[in-house]
Amino acid sequence: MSTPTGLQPHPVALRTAVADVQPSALEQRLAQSSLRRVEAKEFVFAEGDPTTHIFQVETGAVALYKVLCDGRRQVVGFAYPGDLIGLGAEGEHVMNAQAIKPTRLRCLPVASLNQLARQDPRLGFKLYEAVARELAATRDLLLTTGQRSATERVVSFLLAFSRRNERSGKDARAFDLPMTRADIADFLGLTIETVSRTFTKLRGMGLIELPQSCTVRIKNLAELQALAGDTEEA
Amino acid sequence: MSTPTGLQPHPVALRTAVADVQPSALEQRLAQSSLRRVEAKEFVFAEGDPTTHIFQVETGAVALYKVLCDGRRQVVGFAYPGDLIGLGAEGEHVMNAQAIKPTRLRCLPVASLNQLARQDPRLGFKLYEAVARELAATRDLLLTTGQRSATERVVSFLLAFSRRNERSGKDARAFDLPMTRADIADFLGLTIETVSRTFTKLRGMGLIELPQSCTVRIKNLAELQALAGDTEEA
DNA sequence: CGTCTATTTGAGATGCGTCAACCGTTGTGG
DNA sequence: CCACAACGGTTGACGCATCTCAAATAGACG
Repeated sequence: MSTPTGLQPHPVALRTAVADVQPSALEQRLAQSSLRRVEAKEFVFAEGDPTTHIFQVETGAVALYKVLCDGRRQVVGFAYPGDLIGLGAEGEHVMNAQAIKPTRLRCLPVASLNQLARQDPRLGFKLYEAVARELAATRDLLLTTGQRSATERVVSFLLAFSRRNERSGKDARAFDLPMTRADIADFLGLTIETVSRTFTKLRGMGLIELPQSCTVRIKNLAELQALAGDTEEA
Repeated sequence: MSTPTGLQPHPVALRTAVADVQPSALEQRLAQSSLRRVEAKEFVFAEGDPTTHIFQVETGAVALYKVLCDGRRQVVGFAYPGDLIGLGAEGEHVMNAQAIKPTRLRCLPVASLNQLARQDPRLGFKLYEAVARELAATRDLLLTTGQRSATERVVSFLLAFSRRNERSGKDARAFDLPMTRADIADFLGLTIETVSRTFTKLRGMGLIELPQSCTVRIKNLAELQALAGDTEEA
């Protein structure tokens, strides 16, 4: 959402606006909600599950994806600490949410959430904003998968991750990717091999380093940004 | 949204639930709002425009798209009668909305809408649902552009249009596409030529007829559905 | 140490993009 | 009324970016 650019893999960042003084009903509800731990590869929920809860990621990371009947998979987003998942599903979940590392989640019963939303207009508006942010992120990803080349997609992905890291007060230049090459491939609409080759190519160009396969160091940010075809619009 | 399938090109269908008795604040507001007419190719709004209004399509059709600095374009959705456009943009519009045929629009000042949303919890919740629907549609499109072949994309597109037509009480088997091949191509992440060739191929297979380039007759629905790779999930 | 999974790398195939020509329709002006 | 330009659509030939298939390597774990 923030930048007019690239892909924003965080489905819902429900940070309260800085102007917020008193805790909202949602935050109160979150604070007293129950906690759940899931291991890597464990499902938070699956397509078709009744939508009894929505969740906020406390620690860890979750992949959100849809699958076609023949097994092809599209990852539509990754959820990181602070992000809400499961919003906007009426009755049944319409996708799968699978932890990609050990994860702690706050659980919110949707029934009580709906009830609260009916009473507190601020909460309804907050939900609206949260989903609107997620929509903006999904559209950016759509632009990426629909129009960009393999290199541009991978670079956009790395830059988006870097920005997210920076926003949450961490290092924009060095980070560990929690997801596998397969997750990245299914997110960007590429194959594992193409993602791997692209990483190798970027390393060969001296733009990044890969101390381990999941660790990325950005060596030349400016040139990466140039490669992203990043700046939308004229 | 409705079907768990294919792509749903309508950004926001703000139909009230059947259970709704009294007109909501939003509907009242819509009824008394001002009307605007735009010609084909005219902009409803452009990226960067201040978000002073959101719009509901009364008649006609609108293409919603983002463009990269080098001109590549991604159509993220088409808006048809009943659909709301411009939701979820804080301050400035983040995409372009361009009429693809002569169109009538209801205009809603966002200021008064936000004000209403603060008072009426039902309105906030309605906005939330509207954006959630749009999000679901965008995710389906993402699945299509990210994972499906050219033929599957075009067939998904035709089937989605057919379903929409049927839902609005029109013919599911024969319809006129309001958009150009270029619009379809930029929507599906293909080129004009590939879209055209795919139409020709489907005609050659006897699955559709094309009396004019913009008129489609579905001859063999079952086989088209089989071609779509349509049914998501196992 | 051996197994299993993730990743990398290579070689070859192909689906779609690119470039270019052509066609049909529409609108315009001489 | 016709010539012509402009535009959208179709078709063909060719190239290439990415996919597919396959094998080697590297970690992770028991």
